[in-house]
Amino acid sequence: MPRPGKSSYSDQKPPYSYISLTAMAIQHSAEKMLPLSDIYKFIMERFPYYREHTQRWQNSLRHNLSFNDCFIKIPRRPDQPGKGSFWALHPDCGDMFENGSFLRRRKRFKVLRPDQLSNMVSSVWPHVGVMDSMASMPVSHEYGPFGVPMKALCHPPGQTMPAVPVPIKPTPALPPVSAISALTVNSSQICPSTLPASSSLLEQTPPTPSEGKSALHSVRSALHSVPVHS
DNA sequence: AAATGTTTACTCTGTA
DNA sequence: TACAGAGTAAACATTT
Repeated sequence: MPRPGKSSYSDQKPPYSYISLTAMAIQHSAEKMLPLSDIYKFIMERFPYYREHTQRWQNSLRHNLSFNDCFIKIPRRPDQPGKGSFWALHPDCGDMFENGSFLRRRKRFKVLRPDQLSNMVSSVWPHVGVMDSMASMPVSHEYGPFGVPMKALCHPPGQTMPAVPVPIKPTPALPPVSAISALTVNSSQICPSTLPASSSLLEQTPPTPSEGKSALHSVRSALHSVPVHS
């Protein structure tokens, strides 16, 4: 029997659903899309809780990627060898966590037919649908993998994701609790090409809906003056 | 073979 | 109380 009230810091399950953890990882990446293995890596680096029972939670996470329409799968180009596809966020995923709780989403997405999804992806990421003819795509910092414009991969202001904790090195001695609860929102990570320098916005992990709401408000305030991308 | 992706089924919990 | 979302397990298919 586990002793009540006697849990180490790594025993504590983070107050995030798999959806928000995955969205956090994708949002934190430079190209706003990640292969499955990198999503695993992101989560394990930041949340020691997920360094154990990997088969269990990774199965759940894969289930979430396939099952939830807020994630879209972007295939690798033939000249980008590797296993699996890249995963990105549905462009409408912005205010999923509007209610301030990262454990429960506010709404589901419209279910799209395959042709609708294809149209949506090619309208948001114009180059994805024509990958076969992208061999001569000019190399530019304006573009992410597959020539997907970085601008298109950025979320408009007001569309916020959970703050991203700093990575925690897997050292034998566990870091203090403050190391993981001190969250920093780096707005340039949300949209590196256009947003201003990072600012530390959150002091604590939002463990409750009301605190989460407050944190979201802070993020929104900071992003308020950022120009809208078209 | 292992990693990745899909689907189904079930339980639990929060919300309207 | 019904419903929707989240978590988990498991079986199976596909890809590298």
